[in-house]
Amino acid sequence: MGRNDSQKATDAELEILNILWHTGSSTVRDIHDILTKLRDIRYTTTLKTLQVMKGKGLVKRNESQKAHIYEAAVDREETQLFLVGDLVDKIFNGSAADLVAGALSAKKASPEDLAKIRQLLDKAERGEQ
Amino acid sequence: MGRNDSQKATDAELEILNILWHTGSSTVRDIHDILTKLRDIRYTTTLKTLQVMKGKGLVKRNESQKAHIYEAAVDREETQLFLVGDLVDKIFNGSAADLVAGALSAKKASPEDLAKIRQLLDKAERGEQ
DNA sequence: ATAGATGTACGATGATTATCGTTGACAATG
DNA sequence: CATTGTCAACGATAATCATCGTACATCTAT
Repeated sequence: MGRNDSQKATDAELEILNILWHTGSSTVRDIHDILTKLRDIRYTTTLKTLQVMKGKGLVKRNESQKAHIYEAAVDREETQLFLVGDLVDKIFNGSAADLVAGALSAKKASPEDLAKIRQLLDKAERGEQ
Repeated sequence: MGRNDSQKATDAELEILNILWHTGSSTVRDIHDILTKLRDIRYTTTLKTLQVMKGKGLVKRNESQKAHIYEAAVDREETQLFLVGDLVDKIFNGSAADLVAGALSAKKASPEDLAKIRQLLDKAERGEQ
């Protein structure tokens, strides 16, 4: 238990997970309507991806209606944690600080972001988590 | 110019880039000896990966000796930047702060790490970069 | 009840990845 | 000089991904 299979999520799958984390649950049509605004993609591609995700345990689905309703089956924070840890190991030689440095320059952090980060730091230094 | 093809680096390629960023330059044998300690892999796999990387412009090679010598052709910081930015966009909805939070909890940051991050923050707030 | 819209299921495809084995060049060593 | 080892080149392969089209069911208006 405790194990989260989000590690297996591909880019296309993460994109859909993001949508589901945001909406709570959606039909394929709903998801597809969002995706179709971002790029050119067929309905069956969205459907197929969801079906594959179901097979991997990344989503749950309610089939009581004709149009099935999907929702994320993996936790957002856990997934983020896994991916960040993976990235840190992969190219930051395990240094969280180096990654933060990268984050700050890669994405022009806003003053709000900076304040938020400062709070996190304070917490971390107090040993909380 | 400016453009860095590191975006195309796969996991196996990143692993090798890490080695090259660390050693400066190496023969296939050198790289393979390191990889082989981490997992079971044939020499020709390492060689082939390097050759593919050469094709992508990820590495340069000196062929003046029988055993070719490889070195990274992409900048480490640029690559890190690209990958962090990509991850932030992918699952942190563009919020650098959220990623930092993830980094801090994913990788128990050390006091040194925290101090380093605080410095980065100060710099960022002063608008430097 | 029939045509059109909407849905799921599923196979097929091309691209990419990681991996390995074979081949042939060349060097080193007995 | 013949054998053995080291190396680059390259083709083949299996796995994975993203994508799409076809087939078929079901619902909905005319």
